[in-house]
Amino acid sequence: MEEVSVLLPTPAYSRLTGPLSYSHPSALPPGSLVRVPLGARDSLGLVWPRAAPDAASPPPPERVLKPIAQVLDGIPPLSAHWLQLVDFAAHYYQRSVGEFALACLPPQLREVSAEQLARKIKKHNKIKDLGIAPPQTPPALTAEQATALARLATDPGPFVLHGNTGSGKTEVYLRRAALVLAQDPQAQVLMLVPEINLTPQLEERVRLRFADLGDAAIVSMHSGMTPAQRLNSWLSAHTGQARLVLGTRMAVLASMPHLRLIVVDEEHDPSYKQQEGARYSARDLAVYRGQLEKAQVILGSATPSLESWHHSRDAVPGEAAPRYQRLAMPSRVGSGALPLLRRVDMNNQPRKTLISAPLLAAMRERLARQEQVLVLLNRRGYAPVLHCASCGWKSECPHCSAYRVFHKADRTLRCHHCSLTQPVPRACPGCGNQDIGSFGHGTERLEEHLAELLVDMKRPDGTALRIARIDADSTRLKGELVRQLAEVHDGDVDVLVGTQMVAKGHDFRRVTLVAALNPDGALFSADFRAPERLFSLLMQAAGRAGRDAELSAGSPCEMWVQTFHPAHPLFETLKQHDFAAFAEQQLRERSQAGLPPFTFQALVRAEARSQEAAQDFLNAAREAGDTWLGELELAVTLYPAVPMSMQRVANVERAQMLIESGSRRALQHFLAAWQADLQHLRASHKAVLRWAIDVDPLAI
DNA sequence: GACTCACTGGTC
DNA sequence: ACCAGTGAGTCC
Repeated sequence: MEEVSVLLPTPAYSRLTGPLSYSHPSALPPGSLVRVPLGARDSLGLVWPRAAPDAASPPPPERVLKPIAQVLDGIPPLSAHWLQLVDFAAHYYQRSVGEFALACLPPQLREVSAEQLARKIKKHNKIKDLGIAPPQTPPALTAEQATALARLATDPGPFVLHGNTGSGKTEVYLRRAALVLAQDPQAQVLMLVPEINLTPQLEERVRLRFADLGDAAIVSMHSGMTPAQRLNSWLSAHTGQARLVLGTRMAVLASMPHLRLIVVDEEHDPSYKQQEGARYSARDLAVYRGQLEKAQVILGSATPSLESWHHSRDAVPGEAAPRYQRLAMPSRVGSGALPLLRRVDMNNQPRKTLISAPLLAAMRERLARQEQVLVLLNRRGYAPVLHCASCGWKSECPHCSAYRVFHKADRTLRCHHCSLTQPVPRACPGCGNQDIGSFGHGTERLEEHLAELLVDMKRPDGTALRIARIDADSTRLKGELVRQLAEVHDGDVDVLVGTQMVAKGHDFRRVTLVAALNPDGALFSADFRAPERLFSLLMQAAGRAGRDAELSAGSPCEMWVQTFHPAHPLFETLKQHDFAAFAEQQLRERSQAGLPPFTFQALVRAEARSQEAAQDFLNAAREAGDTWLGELELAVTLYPAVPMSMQRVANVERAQMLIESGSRRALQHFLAAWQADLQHLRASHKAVLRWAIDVDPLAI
């Protein structure tokens, strides 16, 4: 009988952090999938390399080992590279390896027995390609695309592909993928997009281009798929049948034994950072994985993250060489010009103006020419708060430190944090006053307001203008987003109102004017990343316009911004479409303030019934941590616990503590040592409901 | 985390 | 007598 180490989905705080030992008649290769008894039930497990005998691990327990119940031998073992990826990610993001590794496998694998799985695999292998179609002929390359591709062919990377919206980044990805796939008949390519919504259009484009590879060679991976679809995609990727894997952040952890190219499109997008459980960054893991598996990595964006931008800066003699190589594609494909930025100084507009007169006039002009207009407002619902003028009552959420939003469509008050939904009260709950007013504007109200402002305008067929709204509410039902986007594409919509969800990725060829109504919040935000996000959002939004060269030939496309700070440097650089200047200015500020990417951060968050209990736990952890720091002599700073900006959600108080260091290595070293303290303290701070570490947090 | 077991308290 | 609910402890 051999002793086998098996990882199980046991979280770090369960006191079963490492692999457990089981017996089996023969040795099993690491990466094998097994089912093993754990307590009263069976669980999926992953065979892990045996720890070296001299390691300072606890001696094997004096007990009879339970046998491995089943070996899922229909599935080839996960590769050593994949195990190393998962091991690295678990340690880096301070989770147990077992929890992280098992979470990377398709959930359905946990439920099926070896026999059920064998049947599934048989069925899966039966999928044969239904005829080979000719691949689509690629369009001619621009000079910039050709230069970028030449660099990709000769240099190792990782690359930051800085390409303006409309510069043809996707074409570069496709060409590079085609070459990589052609050079090696086994090679696999991974392409990541930030949102589920963007996978169908990428998949369509990839299927057309690679039609000769057959249907089964291309699979998607994202959380919107059914468990059965996810298992099938995973098996295709794992067995090498899938040559191209497209997906959201989770796909970076797909098993791909012959991975040769990883593309991270819109690499700056915050969605690449997982926001619960193991808070990994798919972009950062892509870079690590590329290095590990000798796969080329391309990080593409019109507005790269300041981290990636900094890592791809020009080499300075005497300094360490930059980690990434930068490729620039500043021009748009075809004759479409970059949109002009128009600023409306809201200081000169009447108070509480939602749509200023100059913007309205410009919109009407466009609409009169049957061009489309896109209006962005980053607030769902009708009004963000209801309010009673006579007693001062406001629509606070009873469970959260937030106001409930008035949704007029179904006359509800909804909390966007805990989802509490109630009918709008007929009279003020405070004083019975019948006359409740509302503050502020959401997309619903904007839609209504625009309909009033444009009521006199007609379409060529004499019918009223069509105004559509796309936000999380209007697209809740499956397929709604696709349907609504199709309406816009077909020209059935004249004015499109939406939250930032419409600014991402979708091409609106006939949109010639984009307006951001109220972007000022991000200019002076406490979040040091807010300007970066705003610049990126406005740049992307502007990129929605003017893709159609014929339309914009008449008069140039415009991006309108209503602001109380028209002279703000962010808008100045945006006007010039000068991301580099914006980035340099931001990086200078970050460097002076000692912020990322010049320092490294982690957060510990704690949740408890009372704010005091949450903070007590964190401050006790801080004290314990400070002793460690003395012993380890690490340059790491622990800041006092503070309430989170959303302090209370669903009646749970939340607090957080910032940890900072100039050295990633020191931060990692400290966090690993500190974990045990946090686990111990948890036992004596019973009021704490949950705690978690977030490494490289995006929002502080 | 998922599970069991022991213990509580409320109810018919 | 019989359960739901809950907290503590275990899982190779």
